Amino acid sequence: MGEAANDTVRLLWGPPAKPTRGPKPTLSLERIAAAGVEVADAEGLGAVSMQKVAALLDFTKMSLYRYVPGKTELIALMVESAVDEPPAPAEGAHWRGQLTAWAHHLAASFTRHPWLLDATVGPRVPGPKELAWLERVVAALDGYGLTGAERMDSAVLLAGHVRGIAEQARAVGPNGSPEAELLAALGTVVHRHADRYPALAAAMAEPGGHDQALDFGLDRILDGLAALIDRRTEPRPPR
Amino acid sequence: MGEAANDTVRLLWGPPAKPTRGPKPTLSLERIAAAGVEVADAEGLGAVSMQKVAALLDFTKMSLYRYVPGKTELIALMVESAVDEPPAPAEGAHWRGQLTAWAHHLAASFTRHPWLLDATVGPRVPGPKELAWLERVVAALDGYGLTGAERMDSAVLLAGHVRGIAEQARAVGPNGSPEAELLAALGTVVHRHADRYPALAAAMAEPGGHDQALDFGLDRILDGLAALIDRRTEPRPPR
DNA sequence: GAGTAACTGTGTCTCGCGGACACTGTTCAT
DNA sequence: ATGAACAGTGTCCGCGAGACACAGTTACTC
Repeated sequence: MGEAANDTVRLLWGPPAKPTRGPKPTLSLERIAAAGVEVADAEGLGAVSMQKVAALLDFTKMSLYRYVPGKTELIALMVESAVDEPPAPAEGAHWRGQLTAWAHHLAASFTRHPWLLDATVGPRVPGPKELAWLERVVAALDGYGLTGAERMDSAVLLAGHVRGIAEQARAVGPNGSPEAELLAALGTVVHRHADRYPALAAAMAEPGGHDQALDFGLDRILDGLAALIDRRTEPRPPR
Repeated sequence: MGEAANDTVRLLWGPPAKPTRGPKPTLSLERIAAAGVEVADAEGLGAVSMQKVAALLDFTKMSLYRYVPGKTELIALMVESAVDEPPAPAEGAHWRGQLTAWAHHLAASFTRHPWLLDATVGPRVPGPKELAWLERVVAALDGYGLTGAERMDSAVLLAGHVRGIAEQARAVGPNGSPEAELLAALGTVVHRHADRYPALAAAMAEPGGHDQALDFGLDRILDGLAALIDRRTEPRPPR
């Protein structure tokens, strides 16, 4: 594992490793990552295998190992390739507007590539673009009296929320999808056990869709952050 | 998949399916799930295979299929077995205190069984205990003027936050663990590219540990919810 | 210009995985 | 007593990641 971490870091961050002798490589990390993304977009992350990715490029499975140490690193490259560039800082914009745009863009990324949710669980090394998303939150919160730890924690808070919403959106899925059936099963279960889950049954029985889940949580979080910032920037003397 | 959903629902919720003829089953869903949890606790979710679980019970792999339709269902049972009962409603306690306790208990669950993070990604059918966690949040927020959708969204918000923190905690890991090495690699990377991630580098350079990440985010969320509840329970006439 | 070291892509092999299926042995209802 | 329903086993298949040895290709060095 210790070596694997270094391998991943070198692949995502390192110098492109310029060799001179031998035949020119026909493939490239970019093409391989793109092929992996194509498979994952079409059939999900579970369908991504060395064989399938190689076949899509008209190559043998083993040739991929000339470029990528293993599947873990391939997926890391796929993530880095699929994730968008974070939205531009928007000079002069208020922190709240910046973070709102940030969250919406991130949510759109997850919608475009639902498998990102599967690929970004567990400890791993982030790529440059992924880290840039974190940077944007911390930068947007600079200068309001928050400590470094608090700014980082805010980023985790926001990212966790967007992630949760994306997961929920995936569970609902488009109408007629296999995911929609799971949701229907859940509704049936709750309704049948309404005595054990009275609050849940009541909440689900109310009309009105919850398509606003992203903005709802976002507004709560930002309200909470605003309250903290107010306290920090207008330090009333402790009574 | 449509049938698979029904299978899972029957296993998690359904009647225990009482047959009468034939030999008594030696195993039980509970024992199988417990064995799976044991493997996952020790070696992670990736190490859970039919073979390993069966071997731990001194049985053949195929005998498990007499009890469980497939690995998906096994993992669903493991989740339901590993997750704690949500904390008791605490009669008369304020919603804020209830939700705080809720979040802390949930975080403790993730700490005890880190593989729960891996097992609870993607669309799936929740078990009774898992659903009870959701019920507690919605119930705690009953009667403050929030709509059903808002109460549900609040639950997703809270769960997402706890999840994010648990994931972060796992990425840090205990000292000397393989995960800690990943974190060290991240620190090195940020420091080396401080020009591209100035805010991040500055935030990480500040002293003070961020062990308070769970409570920090929790306080922000609850502050935000409190503000909304205030607005709803003291409805100032619209100007 | 010849030799050789470095490199690319391939074919073959192993091991572990999930799961299908046929089979033996056991138990209970009739 | 008999036969249906059920429990556990053994064997088989396809697919997955990856190790390894190999042949073909290229560029540096003498």
